Order: sequence, then structure tokens, then C-alpha cells
Amino acid sequence: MREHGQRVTGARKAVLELLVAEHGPFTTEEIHARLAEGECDLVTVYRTVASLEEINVVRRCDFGDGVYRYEFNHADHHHHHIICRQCRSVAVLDVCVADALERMARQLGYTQVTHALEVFGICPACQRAAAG
Amino acid sequence: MREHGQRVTGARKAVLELLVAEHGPFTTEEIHARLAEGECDLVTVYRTVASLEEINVVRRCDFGDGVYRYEFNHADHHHHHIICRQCRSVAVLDVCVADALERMARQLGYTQVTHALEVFGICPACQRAAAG
DNA sequence: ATATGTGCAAATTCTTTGCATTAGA
DNA sequence: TCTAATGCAAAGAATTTGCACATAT
Repeated sequence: MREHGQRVTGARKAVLELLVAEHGPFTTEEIHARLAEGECDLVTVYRTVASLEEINVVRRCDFGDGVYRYEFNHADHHHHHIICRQCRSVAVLDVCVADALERMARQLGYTQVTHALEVFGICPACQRAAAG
Repeated sequence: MREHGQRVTGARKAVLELLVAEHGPFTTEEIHARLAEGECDLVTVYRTVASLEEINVVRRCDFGDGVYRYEFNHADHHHHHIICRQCRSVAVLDVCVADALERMARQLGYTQVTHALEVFGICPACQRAAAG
């Protein structure tokens, strides 16, 4: 963070430690709720995840329900999520197949190429619940 | 639409015709603005794209700026977008590589599997602008 | 005839901003 | 010391909801 002219503060340490310790992804509300009482304001959580995303330490996910979620961005361990459309449970798909698309984008002349990929479905538990 | 118990109304025809004619993707505001004056309320655009998305005629895209966009879902012609982070211009990446992930999700027991994939970068024009 | 869709206004939800205060470097 | 970060309150933006009226089947 210091490399990017950002200060290392209590709030930032707390948010980042939480995201490193638990996998997430979490909404800002969830992050705020998990922090110690009075540790840090909800607004500061918003500002903190934005700062962390800027320096690529945190990745923002969109599960399509109008709320953004944030998770620690393991540099070496890129993965994606499968989200149940019904119960919103999240599982990890431990593979990434988007490299081909990123290459294609670079060939088109784009730089700083990244991607966002989420998979949606109905999880086995919800299928059972619907059937029973 | 009738197959899904949905009624064919003027508003729905207008929105769908627009999305078929122009490529999009468009925000609800953009759709509303392109429709004939008084053709249909903005709220109805929201409700219409939701109905159309439900029956998979329309696909929702998230370009990461907090606004959803909608485009006609060519059944046979699945593609993805490359969005310039700076000027928000959109180009089409005429390939889809997510089938492997969808297969994986189905193997995990998920049904009704779909995915959302967007690629981001800085487009050549914005690079030139920044350099010049 | 009747359930569904629409328009308008208002509410809700998520996120951002302004500004005085606090605290890193 | 000086700039950046924080907390609180308030604003802003996107989307959803309630309800009376209109309309497709």
C-alpha cells in the first residue's frame, strides 16, 4: 500500500486481515458487521475496499443481485464462483478459462486487461427443497 | 412469451424490437430514451427487461459501473464484451470460453447453469489520448 | 370477465460526497 | 507538520413497490 502512496491505517489493516482470513466474498455490510464493534464506519469500509481494489489486492464480484461483494485477490490463485440463484450460496470453481479472451483483448490493442466471470445456477440443495 | 404465461403488449414489443434492431447493450434509461416519446414509462422498461430476462430473451450485463445493461440474447451467437475502463466504449469478443466452467458446474449438481463474463481494459484511443 | 401489465408517485436500497476532526508519514 | 483517512450526516443514483386504471387473452 505504501508503494501506492496509501497510508496503512487501523481500518485498512482490519478489513484486509478479515478478507485474508475468511474467504468471502463479502458485501460491505457483511465486512462491517464482522469487524469488532466500532472498529470502523460502514463508509470507511466502502472507501477501504475501493482503495484495496485500486491496487489489486481486492477483487470485486457481482453476483447479479445489485450488491457488490469483495474478496481477497490471491495473486497466484485465480478462480471463479458458482452462485445459486435461489439461496445465494457460493461455491468455488477452481479454474479460469478466460485467458484466451484476455489475449484476444490485448491483440485488439487493449491494455490493463482484466475480466469478471461468474457462473449461476440452482444448487443441489435448492433442487431438493423444490422437489420435496 | 405466451408460452411462459406472459402477455404480448405494446411496451414489450417496442422494447424487444429495439433490442433486436440495435445491438446494445443498453441501460434502462437508454432504452427508454430511444423509444418513441410517451411509448412507455421508465418503470415499465425495468419491468419489461426483467420479464424478458426471465425467459432468456434478454441478457443482463454488468460493466462494473453500478448500472445494468441489457441486450438481446442471440440464442446461437453467444459472445462477450470488452469494455474500456476509461471511455466505457464496448467492443465484442466473438467467442465464448465458459462452456468448460458451465460443464463443471453441472457436474457439481447445479441446474439451469448460466454465466456472466465481461473483459475490461483501456482501449487504444484512450491510450493515445493519455500519451498525447 | 379477469388476471396481467402500465403509469405515476413514493419508497427503498446501495453508494458517494461534504466537512470537521483525527492520525499516519 | 502536513497530507491523507475517518466518522457522521446528508445527498445522490438506480431500482423497486403500491395502487388505481387500462388492456390482452
